[in-house]
Amino acid sequence: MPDSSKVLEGLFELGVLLTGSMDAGLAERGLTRARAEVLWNLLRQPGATQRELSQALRCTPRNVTDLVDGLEASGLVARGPHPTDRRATLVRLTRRGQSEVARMQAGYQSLAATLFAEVPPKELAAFASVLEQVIVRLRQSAA
Amino acid sequence: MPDSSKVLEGLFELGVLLTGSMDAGLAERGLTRARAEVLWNLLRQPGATQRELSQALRCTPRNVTDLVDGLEASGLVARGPHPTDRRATLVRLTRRGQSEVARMQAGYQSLAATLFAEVPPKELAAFASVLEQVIVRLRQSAA
DNA sequence: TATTGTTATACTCTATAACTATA
DNA sequence: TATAGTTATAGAGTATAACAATA
Repeated sequence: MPDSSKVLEGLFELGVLLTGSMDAGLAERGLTRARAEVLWNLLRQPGATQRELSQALRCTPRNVTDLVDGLEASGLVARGPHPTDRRATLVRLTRRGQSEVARMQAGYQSLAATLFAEVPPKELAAFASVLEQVIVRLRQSAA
Repeated sequence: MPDSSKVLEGLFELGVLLTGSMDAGLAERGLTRARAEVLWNLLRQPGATQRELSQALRCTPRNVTDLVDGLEASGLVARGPHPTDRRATLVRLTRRGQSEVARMQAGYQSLAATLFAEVPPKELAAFASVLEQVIVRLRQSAA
C-alpha cells in the first residue's frame, strides 16, 4: 500500500514539470500562461465578453483588461462592440490567434501521446478513473 | 481505451485545483507559494546559501534576494554569515519558520488522506505506478 | 578571473477601490 | 440602482545587466 502523501507529492511534482514544460513552449512563442488561457477560453467561447472571460478565468475584470490589452497588441485577439449592450466588449480570436491556438492544441496532443506512449490502455484507463475520483473529491472539499 | 489528451487534460485540471487549494491555505497565513517553497527547501537544506536556494528553486539569485527579504521581514527565516566564505549568506528557519513548515506538512498530509480516502490500496498503487512512469517520461523529454 | 549577493530597471500577473458610460 | 470596463494604485514574482566584495 503506497503512502498517500507520497502520491500527492508525485502529483505536485508532475504539476511542476507539466507547467514548466508548457511555459517554456509558450515563452518561445512570446506567450505567457495567463494569456494562453485567454486564447484557450476564446476557442470554447468565441466572441465572449470580458466579463464572461473574467468568470471563466476566475480573475477580476481588471485583470482581463490587461490580458486582452497584451493579446490585442500582439495581434492575437481583437475587441469589438457588443451588438445590443454598448457597455460590453466582445473579444474574438484573430486569424493569427486562431492559428496560435491550433498550434497549442497540436503541442498538447503531442505531449499527451509522448507521456502515455508506454502505458498499456488498461492501466491508463485505471489511472484516468482514479484521477477522475480525486478531482471530484477535491472539488467537493473546495466547495 | 481512454483518450490520452483527455487524461492529460485531467492532470492539468487537478493541478489547477491543487495549487488553488494550496494557495488559499497559504494566503490565510500570509504566505505565497514562492515563499512557501523557500521554507520547504530550507527543511531539506538547513542553512543553505542563497546560491543553493536559487539552484534548488530554479530561479535567479536576484529572485532569491527578494524572497528571503520578505520571509526575513515576516520573521520566518534569518540570514547569517557563512563560516568560511564571506561572500555567501546562510539562510535558516527561525523557530516561527519551523512551526510554519510543520503546519504546512500537517495540512499536506491531511489533504492527501482526504483525497485518496476512498481509493482502494490496489488502485492507488497502480495509480502511483503510472504517475511515476509519466514523471520519468516527462523528465526525459525535458532534458 | 570567477563567484556571491546586491542595486537598478523592467515586465507580467494579480488585487481593491473609485469612476465613466450604459442598462 | 446595477452592470461593463477602465483608470489609479499597489504588491508580488520573475528576469537581465551592471556592480561591489570576496575567493
